[in-house]
Amino acid sequence: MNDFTSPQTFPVKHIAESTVRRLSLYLRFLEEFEAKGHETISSGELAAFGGTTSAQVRKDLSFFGSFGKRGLGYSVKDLTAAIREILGLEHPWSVIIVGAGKIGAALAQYRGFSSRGFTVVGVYDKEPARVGLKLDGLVVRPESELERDIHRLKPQIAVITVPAEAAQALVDRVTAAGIKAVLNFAPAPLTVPDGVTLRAVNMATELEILAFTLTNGTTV
Amino acid sequence: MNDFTSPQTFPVKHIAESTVRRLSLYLRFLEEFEAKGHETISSGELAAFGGTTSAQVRKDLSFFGSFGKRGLGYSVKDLTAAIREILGLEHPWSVIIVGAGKIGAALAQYRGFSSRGFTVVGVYDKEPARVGLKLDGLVVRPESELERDIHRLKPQIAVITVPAEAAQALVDRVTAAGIKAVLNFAPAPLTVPDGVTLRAVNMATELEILAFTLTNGTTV
DNA sequence: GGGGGCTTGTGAAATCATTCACAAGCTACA
DNA sequence: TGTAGCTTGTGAATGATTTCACAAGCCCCC
Repeated sequence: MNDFTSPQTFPVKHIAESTVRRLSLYLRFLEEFEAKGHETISSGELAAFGGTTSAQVRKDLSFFGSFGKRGLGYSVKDLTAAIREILGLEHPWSVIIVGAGKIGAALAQYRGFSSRGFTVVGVYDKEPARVGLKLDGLVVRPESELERDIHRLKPQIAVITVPAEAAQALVDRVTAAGIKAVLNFAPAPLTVPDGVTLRAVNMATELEILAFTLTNGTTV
Repeated sequence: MNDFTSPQTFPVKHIAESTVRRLSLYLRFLEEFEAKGHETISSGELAAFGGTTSAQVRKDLSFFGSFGKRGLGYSVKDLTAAIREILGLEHPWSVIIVGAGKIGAALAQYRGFSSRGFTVVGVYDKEPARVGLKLDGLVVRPESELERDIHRLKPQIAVITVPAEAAQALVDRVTAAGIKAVLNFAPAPLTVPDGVTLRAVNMATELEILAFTLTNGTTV
């Protein structure tokens, strides 16, 4: 029972990361579906896109409420709104990128972020040669300004794209200054204080999982 | 019992992706450990690095054999070699990058790949303006050469970094030409023929998982 | 208004992954 | 040679996630 008349909170015990990851996927498909002008979608259709099963889709959603109509499926518009709210995308997030090397610069200019409500409010580098570079309207700023800017702009998320050996020190600085979530692209294990969320993306690991699968048959 | 005297095959039923991902991490820590001159390492030390437990480390390894000495731990050198062999890193892999935009160019120049046995043998783009660009010794080639080059150079892995709407057509082309594994950076769901492995990396999803955690408390 | 054909939402069952707990085995040293 | 102190390797237990299966509910049409 869910009438969408008021902002809801989703009283959550513990949600598996796999569920959250799939919700993010569903959201992407829903947006495509909406662009095509479809009004409703069934769990089976959503599952077909995402390579999962209709039961999985329904179970994922059931942790947060019931959003469909039996016999009919889901309103594309309403389900989109519901998932956006579940994921916390109803208000925009501010992101800083620490490290203006190849990856940092690529991310700073990546359209996929801004289109989903993540606004890059600062890009930082230690190298004087990179400070002042223009990346898509943003100017690379010196790392020494990090603390001041975090206090001023209050970004919630920091993306770390510096070399492995510099990563921990910078994470310490940005979390001390108030950053609450870190997305780490540096190939180094990082630790963060309690209350700060950390995720890591490691390109080499992704290729190594492919290598394992190629080597050991289709057994992942 | 495992004497490393002959190339082994690891007679594997089904290994969880989480296990393979951790093995890749362990490998990174082992290399650091080796660089520091340590000769042996215990499952507990390895676990401390990776934010897991000693039992998990031992269980992960136990799927492939026994590599340690009771009472002593693991020889850093031998375990490194064993994991490299498990992951299939004992011989080099050839990679092509399809799409020489920001992300593609960044990946083409990323040191982390070559240092782990992944050699980028070609970068491709459709845009005449990008064809001919030099990326770290590689010259961007026209997409029309894809099939010819795949037949000639026999790369096993393709990294897809083109816009979402172009991705499926290119995956169809490279898999038809013989590519056996695809790493997809395009924010689009792709399908591949049987026998081809597909993995996806989606930056927006990673940020959305962070947003969920920030919104819903520390419940992932 | 009633029946047929769908599709959701959800407990229960099955599968999969992690953690526990301990015997077995190694080294060091008396 | 025997004992103490570690650490591995691994079945068994626990915990988490996915799949199953079906009652409940909705729409359409007769």
